[in-house]
Amino acid sequence: MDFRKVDLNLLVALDALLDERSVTRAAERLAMSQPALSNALHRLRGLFADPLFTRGQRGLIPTARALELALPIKGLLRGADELLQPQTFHPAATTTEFKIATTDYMFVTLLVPLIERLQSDGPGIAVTVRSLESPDIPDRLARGELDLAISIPEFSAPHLQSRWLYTDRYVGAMRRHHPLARIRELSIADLCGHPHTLVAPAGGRVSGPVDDALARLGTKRAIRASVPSFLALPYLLACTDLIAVCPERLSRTFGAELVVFEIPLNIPSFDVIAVWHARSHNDAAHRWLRQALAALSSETHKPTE
DNA sequence: AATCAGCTACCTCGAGGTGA
DNA sequence: TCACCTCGAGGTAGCTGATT
Repeated sequence: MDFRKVDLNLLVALDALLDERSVTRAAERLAMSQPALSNALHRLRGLFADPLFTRGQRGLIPTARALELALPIKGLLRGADELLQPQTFHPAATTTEFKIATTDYMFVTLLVPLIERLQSDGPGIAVTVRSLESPDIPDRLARGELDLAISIPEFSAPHLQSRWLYTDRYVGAMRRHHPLARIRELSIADLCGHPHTLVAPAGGRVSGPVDDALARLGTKRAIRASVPSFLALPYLLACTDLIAVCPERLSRTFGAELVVFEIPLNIPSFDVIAVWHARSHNDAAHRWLRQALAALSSETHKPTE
């Protein structure tokens, strides 16, 4: 079939002619002139190699071939209409996979609630989580190997789209029976007088914003354990007298074995953002995912500043 | 209802120019 | 060399008005 010869508007014209059985009325319905629709009928006759209609006393009489075409054409036009409607996404009726790169901390604060939500709202949707430490995340977003990255603004690039999700700040955490646990307001001396644990990426520097703030005050802390994952903190803190400074939102997931406290340091808060490539900016499924993450962020997080 | 003439608007295609 | 843009020629569709 040579589809170059097929004009969808011709099928619309045939549909109207079959309904109206009159060139004049069909032309009015299609907001065309009567000669133009007559011309369209001429082309339809060529396309289907059939007269399609013969003239009767009151309008047109369809041929057997025209009657045979009536139902298939209605179905075809309904399908074309659905195809041209704005794209929508129904999570409950969709089977798909979202590939998201993030850190273990943001996995706990955002993706665990997302996956929990999907159990009821999108049972056919799978989430595959990748490490954010891979160096080619922007390229993988561009190639479609990743749908989204959840990170801090410094990670974003000019050619990527981004959306703010929430702002977090640093707090301290220690076990309930820690020697400092009964002190209401810790001093710098209290903080530096006890050993710490720190989350640092493999191969990265073994210090963080806490150490930078302490250095500005002319002091420092003793780091006794450096671990590569925030997920290790609750286990480590529960069985040692180590202190950890971590994002407040993460600290809310700690159990009753740990206590969370204000730190006597002025450390800037930080933003968490979603990052994606322009190729998926208008995709309905991607839009739904970004909206869901933003909603989860605002539902469970109150900005502290 | 169908067809024709004359007109306009739009689209496709190929040629040619330009810049990285 | 390639991608992209502009321009003109030719084809097609739809219009009005007149006619069969």
